[in-house]
Amino acid sequence: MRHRGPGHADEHGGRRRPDVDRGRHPMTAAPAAGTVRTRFCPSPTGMVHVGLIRTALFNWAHARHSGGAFVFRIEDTDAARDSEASYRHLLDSLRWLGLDWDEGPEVGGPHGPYRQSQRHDVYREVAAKLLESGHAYESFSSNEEVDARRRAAGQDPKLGYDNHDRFLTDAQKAAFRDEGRSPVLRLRMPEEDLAWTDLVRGEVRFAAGSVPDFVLVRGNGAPLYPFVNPVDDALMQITDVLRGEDLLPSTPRQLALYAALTDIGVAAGTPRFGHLPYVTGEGNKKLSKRDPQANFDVYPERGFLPEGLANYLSLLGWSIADDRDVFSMAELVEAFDVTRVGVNPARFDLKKAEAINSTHLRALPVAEFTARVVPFLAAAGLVADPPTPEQQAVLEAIAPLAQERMIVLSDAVGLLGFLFTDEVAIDPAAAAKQLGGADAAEVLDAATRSLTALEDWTTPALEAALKQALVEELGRKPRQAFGPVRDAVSGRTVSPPLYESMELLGRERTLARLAAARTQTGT
RNA sequence: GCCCCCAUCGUCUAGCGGUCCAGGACGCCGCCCUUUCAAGGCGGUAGCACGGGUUCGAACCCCGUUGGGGGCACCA
Repeated sequence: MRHRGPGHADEHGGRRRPDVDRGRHPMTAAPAAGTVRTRFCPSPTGMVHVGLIRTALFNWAHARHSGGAFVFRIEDTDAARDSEASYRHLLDSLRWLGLDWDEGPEVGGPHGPYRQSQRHDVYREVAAKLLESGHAYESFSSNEEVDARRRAAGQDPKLGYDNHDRFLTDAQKAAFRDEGRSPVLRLRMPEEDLAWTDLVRGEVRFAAGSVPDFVLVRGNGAPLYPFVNPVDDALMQITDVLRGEDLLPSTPRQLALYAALTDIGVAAGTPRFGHLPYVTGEGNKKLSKRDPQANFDVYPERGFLPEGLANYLSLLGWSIADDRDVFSMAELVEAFDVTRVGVNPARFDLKKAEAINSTHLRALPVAEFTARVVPFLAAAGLVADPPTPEQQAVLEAIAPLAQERMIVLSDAVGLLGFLFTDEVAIDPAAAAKQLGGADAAEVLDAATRSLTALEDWTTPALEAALKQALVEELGRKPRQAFGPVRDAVSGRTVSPPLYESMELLGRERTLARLAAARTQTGT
């Protein structure tokens, strides 16, 4: 079947670039620049899911790549579950990731309001037109009655509504009303196959008759998601709908609704659809709400970089090149092509997300890195925000050395904390590993003697003195020599380079820590 | 039960009928660098689910099997 509309591929010759045919589904290649309109339309309920943000990211990238518009709409039709906090949180999350919208909450636009809770008049009006034109009809059957009819016909009640009320007479309707029943509004589904060329999957087809007439408006007058979502998309002139694979089975209904909306002049045509693969967790199950990795909040909180997380998220179902997977937001926009999004589910791999993030972290200019780390150190009570001049000096000195051994910004708390507080608790595992035996006591004693006598408290001098005392005189291997000292000074087995750290820390504090660690050794 | 989607290293992927005894990345393992941990460099490990076609030729096209996932509300 044909779908006409602002976005139909046939109108655009099926090629984005005349010289290169790169798309997986060239028949659905994007139209000319400036005409694409995508949208992101979450419900403000509960936590923000990483899969949801990935959907937002792809819609955004597609719009930006095409020079089109990205529309943000809030689907808050479920008053019982929606919350203002969740709404705010959604906006914050998108902004944190670096996604901006051309139309939507706090931005406005010509097709507002952009919150469905403020659009009830629109839905009422469209529903009335649908009823009047005969595309929709009033249905009085209760679920129990539908089930009973299915069973009586020897059918599985799972088949759902049986289109029983399609041709009720006015008298019949009046009789139901006299019983006190209020009808739901159902869309009359067409008697033909419903198919479309999916932007990511190619042609998808549902056989005629496999989808029953569905409910548009509840008996109490409340419009439902399968109705309001396409109505708003039509009114907001959305051309490209990128959404989760879970919504794929509902597409035939939307196609039928679009045909009706187009017929009554509400829609200008049917948008293109692209169904994005799931983001899965352990065991290939859709990443569930209970999975800690599914909660988007944990990434900003742990100190992922927005550009690092966005980079990783866009790798879930898409790739920029066969030999590269680290790129900037600008490069994502430049290269993103929906038709090259993969079809199979992608497992969220925290290790890889961290690896990608750490690459971005190391690529940061030092001043930028320092600025981004401060809020994490401040939240841990290690520095003031803004830092005092002394703190700032230490930070700037240590930043280049810390930067290359961190994965997320919050790592700075553990890695650099020892420079900003004297309440350094030695990590128990580190203590067990490095301070366990008599060897450690000897090493610490030798280090203490050597450093107490040291006149020039600088990195080169510290290095020379410690090597002399521990490696030369004590005959320790470097690993055994410096392990306990590092642990004493920083409280950890991994720290910024030792001599530089000691220089920054100063003689007194360094010696105090060696002494404190000495009491924890075996002898 | 019905409908739909999917199937390349452990994981994310490249692959669009010959250039693939399948390339990259993460992970893992080893070596090098560093008389310090980490980082970095170098190398290694491991995969086209199975069976039939089509074709001179198939990871790639078709059919089937198996396996995985999702959807079937007066929720969104």
